[in-house]
Amino acid sequence: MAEVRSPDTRERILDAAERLFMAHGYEGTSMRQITGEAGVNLAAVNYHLGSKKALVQEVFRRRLDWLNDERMRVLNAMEAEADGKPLKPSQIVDGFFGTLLRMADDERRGGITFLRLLGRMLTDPSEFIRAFFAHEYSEVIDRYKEALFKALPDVPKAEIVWRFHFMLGATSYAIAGTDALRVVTDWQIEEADATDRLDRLVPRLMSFLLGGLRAPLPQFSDAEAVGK
Amino acid sequence: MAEVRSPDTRERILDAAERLFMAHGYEGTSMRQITGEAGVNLAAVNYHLGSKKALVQEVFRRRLDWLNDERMRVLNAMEAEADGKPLKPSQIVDGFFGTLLRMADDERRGGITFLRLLGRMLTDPSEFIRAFFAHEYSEVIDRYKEALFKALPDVPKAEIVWRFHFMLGATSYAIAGTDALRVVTDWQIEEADATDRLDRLVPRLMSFLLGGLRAPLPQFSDAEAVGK
DNA sequence: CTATGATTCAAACGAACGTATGAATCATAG
DNA sequence: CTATGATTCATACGTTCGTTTGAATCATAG
Repeated sequence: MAEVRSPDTRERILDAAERLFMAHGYEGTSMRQITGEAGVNLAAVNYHLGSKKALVQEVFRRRLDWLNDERMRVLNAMEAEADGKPLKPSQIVDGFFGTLLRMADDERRGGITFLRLLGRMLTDPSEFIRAFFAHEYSEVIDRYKEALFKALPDVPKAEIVWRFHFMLGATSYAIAGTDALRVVTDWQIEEADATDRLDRLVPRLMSFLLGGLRAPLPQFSDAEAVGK
Repeated sequence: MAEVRSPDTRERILDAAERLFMAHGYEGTSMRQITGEAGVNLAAVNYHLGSKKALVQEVFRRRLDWLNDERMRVLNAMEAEADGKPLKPSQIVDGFFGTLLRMADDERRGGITFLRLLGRMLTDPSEFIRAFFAHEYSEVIDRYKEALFKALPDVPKAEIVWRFHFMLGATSYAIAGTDALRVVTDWQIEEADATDRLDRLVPRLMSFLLGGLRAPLPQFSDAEAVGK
């Protein structure tokens, strides 16, 4: 007795919203654009999702639920295998960022479109969006931070937390794929198509992240030091 | 004969816009919020700046002009000093990112507010904003890329370009200062106030960037390789 | 003081926004 | 076939948006 919940319309709305939020941001995308692109009636969003806020949250939830579960699964598997011994930093970084980046090839999980959306929205100014991410991510982040603490016992925890932050920034910006600064331009980069460039992005980014994570500790110029 | 161009109102508008764009983004900030915070009439923005688009561009231009000039000046000075020899990567990174980060302490240049605004807007979805950055930055970026090519002759140029991209992302995210993922939370980070945290952020970020820039080259698993 | 151009102001413009309504249409159970 | 609830639809509501207008006010030059 009516438990079906019309799969088609709701899904078409979420797909269109995913594309448009990626291209124009939350505030920059109107309900009329979304329903227009989805080929459904304007009122369908409020009927199926409730509101624009609920819509954008659902756009993320249907992808992030899987991502966070997968990250947890991978970390648990690695830790079970290690049997109490610390993991290698490269394993941890791959478990967190590699799992994310491999979503690019998985069209069922949103593919590159969702990755770019996520990269851009992580710095979105809307208060409730940032609050949503903080809630949705906190458990996984804490687990991975703990793993890094164990893997790098000689590095101060504060330092690891900051480097995690930096890694997130580099990754977020890379997957946002904004050519804002045309950093990656007509320089004779040999790669041809975007797919190929993406294949090579992952090992490139991983090398960079690990290099940053394992960099020598910074020297602070304060406290009992000379100047200032 | 009228060359004064009322310094006060125009500047008050730009200051208020800088704060509000930082807090709520371009699309999320209305002209009425801006003129309200600035304490000027609604029509003043269109009178002094022309339009909302022209306003946001001027908000950036009055800061970025100085930043880019300063980056050029620093690079030229270092290269003159080096007298034809390649610069050290740490010098180049400091010239580009250090010069940016030191703006945080310079209230005349917008201080931390402008830095956070810049960090967030670099991934802003609005097309014309990204185009504006691409135009405003390209010359400086090219000069610094060339310096890195010379400083790291054994690293493929494509690799350096990507790592520049990654460094930009880490920096942009760090200065955006979004606690989106609460990565930097109540973990007993010893620092007290935000100013102190910012002082220590610079050497921390620099270490991370240099570690990433100098990381071992990635291994690609394609071409004449085994799988896939 | 008067004249002139720069600036400020209150008010309004049309357009677009997110959301709500109630009738029409559809699918299915009995 | 009929009845019932789910879904779609055209339309409209009340706000807010960026921008424009023309008169009022200000500062300064002659």
